[in-house]
Amino acid sequence: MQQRSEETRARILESAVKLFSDRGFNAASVDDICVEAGISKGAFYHHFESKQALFLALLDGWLKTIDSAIEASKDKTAPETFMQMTEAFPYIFETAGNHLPMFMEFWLQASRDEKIWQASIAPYRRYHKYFTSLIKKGVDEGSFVDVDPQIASRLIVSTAMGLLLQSLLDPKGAKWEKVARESTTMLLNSLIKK
Amino acid sequence: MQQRSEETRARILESAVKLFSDRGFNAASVDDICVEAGISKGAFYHHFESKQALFLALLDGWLKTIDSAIEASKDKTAPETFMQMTEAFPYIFETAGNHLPMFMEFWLQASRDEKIWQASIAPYRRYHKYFTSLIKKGVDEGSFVDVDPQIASRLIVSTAMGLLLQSLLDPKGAKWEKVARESTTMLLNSLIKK
DNA sequence: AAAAACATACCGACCAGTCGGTATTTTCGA
DNA sequence: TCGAAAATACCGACTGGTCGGTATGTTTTT
Repeated sequence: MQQRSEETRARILESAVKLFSDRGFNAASVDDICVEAGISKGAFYHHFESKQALFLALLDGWLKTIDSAIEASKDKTAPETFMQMTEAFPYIFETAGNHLPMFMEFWLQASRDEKIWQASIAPYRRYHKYFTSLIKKGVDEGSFVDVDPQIASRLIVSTAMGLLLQSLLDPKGAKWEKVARESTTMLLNSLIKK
Repeated sequence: MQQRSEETRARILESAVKLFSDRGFNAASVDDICVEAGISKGAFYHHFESKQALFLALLDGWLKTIDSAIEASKDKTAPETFMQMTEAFPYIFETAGNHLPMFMEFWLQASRDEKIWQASIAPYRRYHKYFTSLIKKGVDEGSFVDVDPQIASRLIVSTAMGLLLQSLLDPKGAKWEKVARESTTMLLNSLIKK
């Protein structure tokens, strides 16, 4: 059976998330990850070609959760989807909040590492397209005012990312969950046709 | 005279910006910086206590330029200031664009490194206060609609940061300068009282 | 017995920071 | 104003340690 093998792999992934989040990609050594996972270096390199490959595996898993979230909100209307996203904010700020530094690492690595960039840019563009079409649908349905969907999409994604960034720098500087919710409301108010 | 000394220091700073931007804080070694600056390691450690100290010096310089920019727009009205910021976007995306990865590094380091966090959090909060008061002024003057200045401030800063982040990941994915300008316009339109 | 999973010792590269010494600039007394 | 001492700026070899990755051997599963 490969049960033990899968468990080991899962433990490596889990430990990597924890250590990358806490210390960053560079500062978290392979040895650290092995100790945290309670396995040997041999086991690590049996499961992953390199440290970067582990990174990519993590990225892959993350992108898949986003995909399934999008899939889940497939046949709702545009305003409905946005509302749903607003309601998801507490969850995002609680859980993803701890992993934020790691996502930042992803971002940085992607901007400098060709392979990682290749792996992330396609999903990123796909999400942008999805968002854009969502807004376009809203405009066509008449529930949104007449905005450029491309621009509005960037604007909304920017807001989400910027809020997360700010919350990363100054977690206790504001009630971020509340700020996020009200910001979304403000944005929606300027989008929704009265 | 300390002319030579100052020149050396300036060259170190300059080289550090270049290398930190290109490769990141960790990947850019002190040796690399010394070679780039055309000086020896001894000279480096004569001018800076540590690599981190150099990082802080860079941060300091950056914050000072922001301060002077704020100072310059002291006695303008709120909408005027925002318009001015919009006009500054091309410049920001052109020049700061190359240094963006480094600013990300600042951010990440700040979230993990107590000293760097201490150095950045005060200015960050100061800027937030400035922004908030600027919006409050606009509301009181009657040129802005009645929004929570705190929230609006976070929202605007988020947008700027998020756009920069997106442009970092996918520089050729959009005409970012245009997106930035139109996003600002959209935000302003929802802020300005008609 | 064969193959997959895991362990351990080890390697070479790299890196932040040090240290003893040298070159250049500044200070100051004669 | 000149020259020597003091201070500052700079040099580059070296150190102690870390890290990603490998080689080789052992255990566990099939």
